[in-house]
Amino acid sequence: MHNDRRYNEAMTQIAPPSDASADGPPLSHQYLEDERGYLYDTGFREILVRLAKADPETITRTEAMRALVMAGKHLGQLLEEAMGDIGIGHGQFKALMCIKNYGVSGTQMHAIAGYLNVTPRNVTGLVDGLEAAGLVERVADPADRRATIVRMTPEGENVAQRGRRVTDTVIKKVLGILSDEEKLQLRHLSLKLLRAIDEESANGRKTHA
Amino acid sequence: MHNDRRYNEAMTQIAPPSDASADGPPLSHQYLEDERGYLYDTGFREILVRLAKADPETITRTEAMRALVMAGKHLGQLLEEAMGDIGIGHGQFKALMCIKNYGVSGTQMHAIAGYLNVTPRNVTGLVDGLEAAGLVERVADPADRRATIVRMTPEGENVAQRGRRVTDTVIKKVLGILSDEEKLQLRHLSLKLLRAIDEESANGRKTHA
DNA sequence: ACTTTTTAGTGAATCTCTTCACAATGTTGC
DNA sequence: GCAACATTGTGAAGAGATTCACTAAAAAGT
Repeated sequence: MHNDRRYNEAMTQIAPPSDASADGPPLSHQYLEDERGYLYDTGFREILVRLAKADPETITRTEAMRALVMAGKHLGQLLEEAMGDIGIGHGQFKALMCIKNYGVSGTQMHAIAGYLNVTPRNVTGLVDGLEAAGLVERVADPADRRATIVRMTPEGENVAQRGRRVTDTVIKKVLGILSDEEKLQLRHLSLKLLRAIDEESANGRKTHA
Repeated sequence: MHNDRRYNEAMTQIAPPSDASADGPPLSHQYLEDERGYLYDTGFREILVRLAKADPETITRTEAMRALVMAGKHLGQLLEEAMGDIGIGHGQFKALMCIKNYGVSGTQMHAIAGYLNVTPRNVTGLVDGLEAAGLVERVADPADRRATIVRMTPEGENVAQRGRRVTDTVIKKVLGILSDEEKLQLRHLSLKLLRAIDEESANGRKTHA
């Protein structure tokens, strides 16, 4: 099969059978193109093929998964790092943008948790930080005495805008290497997956309980 | 279908009412298709368009970024959760597979850190856990008295195999909704981005120091 | 050979986010 | 009206990863 060819190409390129017979070669993350021009990670394929003895289909989906998770992680780190100048974390920035959406009337904490897909407890911490920095304020909800309304302050507006600028700079620099069509594809595929993950996750929780 | 109206509005008229402090609608994560059939997130676009008053290009790249990061995060959580049955974390599993690659002679800790793209300190913790569970063992490196060699135990082999099975089950279920071509595209785009991120990250660190 | 610099691993502290437990309040069903 | 249940927010504890500081040892420079 042609898949074997791709595999063998990879193997011959990265695995000079120099040292240690049963032991694998040092792992690295070199990105090569397969015969169709798609990038793949040599080190990860090494593991999949030689250790896991994965079949081509498993290889493809595992590599796709791995690439996605890695890219997401690194991009997240980059964004976090970029927020360093502003003085709040990326999570707090996202919360801030979410709160900003609700304008002067603010919103309840759990709405933020729902939108950000984080636990309510996390929002407590996020808002703690934002409030301490004077970017948002907590007010009692007159309609529900359990609830707390969170609302932006003018200083919060200010920081939100600065946050947008720095994140946009980073995103522009990184995502700029993709064509418009590629960006749309990436968004599409990621969301398609996200939808499937959420369903799978919900099912798993349902069968578990 | 005709929820495209909202999208078109967004793209053509960038700033509808000029005050961002007006209250927005509740945010949710509904996934609709644009006129080209690409999924997008209604709640996130709402924020981009109404609050950030982003232009179409900014919208596209920010949405792509956001979708990627979210998908990566959720997929990571799913994998983490799946490892629950095995008794080790997903990070530990990855370390285990990495260690497995080096066979009977094992490898130094920092090699694991390099491959996993985590800090050396993190590997210490990972290996602590794996060692406590009897899946790997630390031995002194005869060639370098600073270094520690980590090597799999038979029990580690066992757990690694079980780990592969459960992760593969999850990945298969989730990634299975994508066609083969889509998986390759996703891998390609993610890796392309990853490469750019690493460069960007390296540059930032260089100019910072 | 001796000083300087780099590298390997880890303790301590920190950060983000999670789960669990809980009190206060709202909602539902009888 | 009231008991049972669900929801809102938070304290406490913890998992995973990070940075910083430090020791021991190797490499490099002189």
